[in-house]
Amino acid sequence: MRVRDENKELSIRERAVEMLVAEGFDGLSMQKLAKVAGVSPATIYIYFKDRDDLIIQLWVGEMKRMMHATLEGFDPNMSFEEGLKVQWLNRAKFYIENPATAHFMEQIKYSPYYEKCRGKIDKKFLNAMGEFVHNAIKRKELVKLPLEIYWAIAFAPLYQLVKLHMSGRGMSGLEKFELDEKTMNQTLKLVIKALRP
Amino acid sequence: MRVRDENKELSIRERAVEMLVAEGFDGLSMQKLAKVAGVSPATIYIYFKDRDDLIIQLWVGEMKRMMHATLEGFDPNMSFEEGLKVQWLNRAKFYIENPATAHFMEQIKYSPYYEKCRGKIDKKFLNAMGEFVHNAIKRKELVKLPLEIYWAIAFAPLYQLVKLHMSGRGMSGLEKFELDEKTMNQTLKLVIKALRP
DNA sequence: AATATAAATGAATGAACATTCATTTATATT
DNA sequence: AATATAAATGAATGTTCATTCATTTATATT
Repeated sequence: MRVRDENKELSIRERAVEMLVAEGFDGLSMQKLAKVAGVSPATIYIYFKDRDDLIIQLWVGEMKRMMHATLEGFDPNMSFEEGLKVQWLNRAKFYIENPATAHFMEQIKYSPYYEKCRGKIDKKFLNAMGEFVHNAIKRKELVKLPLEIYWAIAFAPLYQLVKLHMSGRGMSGLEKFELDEKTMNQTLKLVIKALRP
Repeated sequence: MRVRDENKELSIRERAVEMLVAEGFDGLSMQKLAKVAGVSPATIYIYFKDRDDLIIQLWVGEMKRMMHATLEGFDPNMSFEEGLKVQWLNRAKFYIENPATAHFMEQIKYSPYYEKCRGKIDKKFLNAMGEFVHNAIKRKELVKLPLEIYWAIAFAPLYQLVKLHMSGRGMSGLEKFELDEKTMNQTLKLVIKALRP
């Protein structure tokens, strides 16, 4: 039997993310995608059931990449300050090196597709996170609070800065803005200050 | 001459936001919108130039509403703690009372439409914000930092909590989550702790 | 009451859409 | 070398899309 050309699926996935970021959900058409990916429209349906499935599988793949990157060198038993720093820097690095992926994942979050994606978040990741927070509270390195508040304070500011970094402009939309190491460390310090007992 | 029926434009706007939130950008069609708004497709083109213009004008209108709500009772000369609290609570209240608007505004932020919207943010609003931060730093009530970091720490966590509140579920996607007054005050306290010198 | 004007319409138009299908092609197995 | 099998395709299908247009309707002005 003829064998699958794995470059084809990869090409479809990469171009689809690019197209979604550049043109939005209403700009992603199967025929245009086929053309830029260098395949026949029908070929897309060999790898994905339909347009919805394509978008969801895209998210699953990119999410896996991001979690892998985030947990590099991380251990739930690390001290709070160390563990938070590792995750912060990993995540920031990944987002900055993969701006299209970063944008795509945020795009999905506020779309009706998210309901179909959220159930597929790797439980291992959530467990590692829960354990880390639990440990830190037990050791009195972290003020006692619900996982949601922890998450909101610890990572939401990072997303916000990455968003500004990607747009390349600051608050007023006029000056330039770049998320450099200094800005990152300055923010991380404030976040740790907020969360330490 | 015949006179415009202002209920028609309002109905179009309201239904369009609802439809965008429920079905996403690729779910908003002019013909479906006309049907649920109770007008002819051609009528939409009396009030809006085309589909793009409709979406942008929608954002302009909702943004105006949100800024008005956010600045209620606010004065740039307030003490930092007081001013931040007023804005936090106003914004949280508005988002919770207008979940569709809140969702729509985030949806736009990660879409190609945002580039066409961002230039239309009211300068008065940005100026009031800049002045408030400037005053607070001068009075030594706020640690000295760029407007971007201030914004990221001060408001990004709120957005994150509102997002969870709107989805009705917590981090793991299983338990319920509600952004109640206690949660809000607890978070606001931590934010102020991070930002005070 | 007559007129002028812009609002409002339903039907029509052509383009773009997602998806399918009959056919061809490449390769792993025999 | 022959066969079986799934990958890959281009063209075709029927649907839905944004937008326009000729016509009708309501009202402010005369």
